[in-house]
Amino acid sequence: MRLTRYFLPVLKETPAEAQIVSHRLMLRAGMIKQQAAGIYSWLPLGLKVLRRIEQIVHEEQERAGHIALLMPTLQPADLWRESGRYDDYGEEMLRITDRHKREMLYGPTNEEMITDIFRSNVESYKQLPLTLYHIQWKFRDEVRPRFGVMRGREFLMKDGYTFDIDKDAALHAYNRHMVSYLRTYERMGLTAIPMRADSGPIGGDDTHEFLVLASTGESEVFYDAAVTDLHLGDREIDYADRAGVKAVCDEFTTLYARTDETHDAALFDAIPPERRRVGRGIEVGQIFYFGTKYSDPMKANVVNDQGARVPVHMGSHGIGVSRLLGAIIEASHDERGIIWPEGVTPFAVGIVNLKQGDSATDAACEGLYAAVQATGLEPLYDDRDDRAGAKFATMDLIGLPWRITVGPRGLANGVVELTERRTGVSVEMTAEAAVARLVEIYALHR
RNA sequence: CGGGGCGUAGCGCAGCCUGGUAGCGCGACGGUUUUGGGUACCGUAGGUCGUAGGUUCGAAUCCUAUCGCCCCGACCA
Repeated sequence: MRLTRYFLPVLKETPAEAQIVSHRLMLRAGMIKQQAAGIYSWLPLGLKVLRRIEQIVHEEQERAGHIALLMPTLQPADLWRESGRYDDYGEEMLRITDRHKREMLYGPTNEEMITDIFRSNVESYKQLPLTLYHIQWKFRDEVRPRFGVMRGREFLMKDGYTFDIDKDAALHAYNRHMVSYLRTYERMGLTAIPMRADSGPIGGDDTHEFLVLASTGESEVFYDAAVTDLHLGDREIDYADRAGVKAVCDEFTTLYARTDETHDAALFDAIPPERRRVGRGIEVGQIFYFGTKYSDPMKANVVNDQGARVPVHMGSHGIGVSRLLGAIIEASHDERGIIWPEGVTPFAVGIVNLKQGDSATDAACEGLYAAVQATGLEPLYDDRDDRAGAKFATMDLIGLPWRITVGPRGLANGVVELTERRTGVSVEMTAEAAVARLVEIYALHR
């Protein structure tokens, strides 16, 4: 993409309403525009990152054997009356009446609807296990939306639902989700720690939240410092291997890590003092096993191998997709702007032309632009007729992890400059070498 | 929902107390200049001062109502 052809309304000054750094940077980088309290338009740069995150979520869900579908944002109230939640959910549910006076609602979650889909189509244990998920906009009429996309009223969420014949099988689905989520967050450059949590209005006994450590997080967290050293890395996971998957879960959940909801001071005090940590975290996902809480009242039964009709065991699993943008920025930025991890960056590399209009420099940039595109990576070429300082400031603000700087001074020696956003370290090399280096770097993030 | 604050140009703000027909910086646009970290200068465009009533000869300014937004708390992916 050429910057002169793009729509990137960056702001030099910080809008007054933004308090936390991710919100400020998303506004300044031209990623979002607020339309009402907790409701945002996604401008091109923001949408690109949102799509990157969605893509990673989809890939990891498919890898774990989960199947995508898409449910509507609007749902009939009657479905929610069956589970009893139409009354229980309260003011957070946005209720709508259509022209025929039918009661509808903008879905805050989809347990009822997925259970309806399941009971209409699945009759036998032989069709289990089954995991269906979608990535769809949700609406929760928060009393006090704030912090940009971190606590919006409209938000994009991946929610998945598991159907199993018994508790053992359902717990394997739970564990499978935990591992797939760990992989998902790692690909986004995040360390998200699974913490034992409270179930809230979804209901259920077994539940973990995934928290990204950040001082601006809304949850207080207590943990053993050693958990931050745990990483999946590139190890092979066989999602069908119950014992293997459980072993990974045990590895990540044995050390103490809890939110204030479930904090146990006695257990915390048992941690060696030098490893005790109290901090704040951003919740970016939660997994639940809730048994037959919905299948019972909604009569989602299957025939088991004894010929008996039994309610299916369910779980639900969510990732806050739009919130993740805020979480990633909170975890990865500096005083100049965002620093995107390679896994989610909107463009692979920024090309800065230091002397727009100079024929040799322009030609070198054009050649580089084409060469990067030919590798399948997407460059953002700053071809504006502007000062170097302005171009660097824009690149730093929007946070592309790599930048290639092209100017007459370097070209005289046959080199361009490859700069890493995170460290600021620049290395001079030929244009060909810079492209080759980028290919190498991004090969690690596929 | 309790408490607090704010709505004036695209963004950041001043003017309001003490009524007299709106201003600054940044940005945008046109030029000149400059060219390896937000350059400098000249010029141009852009605002029924959130909205509705009221008081007044006259309201951004005073009064009333209303809408919206932000912050703290309680609540929450």
